[in-house]
Amino acid sequence: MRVILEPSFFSQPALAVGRQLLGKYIVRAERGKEVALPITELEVYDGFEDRASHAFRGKTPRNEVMWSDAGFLYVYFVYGMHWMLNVVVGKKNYPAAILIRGAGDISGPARLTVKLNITGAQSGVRAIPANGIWFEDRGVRISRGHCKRLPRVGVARAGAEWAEKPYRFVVV
DNA sequence: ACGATGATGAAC
DNA sequence: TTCATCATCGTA
Repeated sequence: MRVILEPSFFSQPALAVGRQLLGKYIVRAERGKEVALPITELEVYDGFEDRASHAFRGKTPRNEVMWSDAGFLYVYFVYGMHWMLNVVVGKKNYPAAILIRGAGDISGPARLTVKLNITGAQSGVRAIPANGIWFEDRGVRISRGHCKRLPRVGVARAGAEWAEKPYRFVVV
């Protein structure tokens, strides 16, 4: 079973997408080679009220893709050396995105972008096969007991209320 | 525990 | 134009 995830999947409410995206595959195709990894860890950033989200400070050249259509990629550079891969979710003009933190045996968002050769060149791009990167349902089902919800990483400055929300989803 | 390493956004 | 910060990682 290989079903490509469409905008109708990503345009659901952000937390619903987060829960369902665990176990889905991220697929990267370049130069005839295909890498497909099941998503094991992610974080949801949900709306302009989320103080941990880049969208909280308003639309800027870097984050404006968060306001665009569900299924687009938001890739940004941080700490002077790391690329972070997000997929835009929710309704158009509602800024929400999901940070992919781990897939397959890769643990950590920066390592994942190195493995999949993803950089700012992919920011603002639709996640579709024609662009060499997309998401698939391959029939993996993550049961309730194998899904753990935890606080997000590295967002303490957002304040306790938002830093403590269980917006990180992990396959255990 | 800390340095790498540079873009970003807010303040001046 | 300066400055602190940053959705991290490798080395110690």
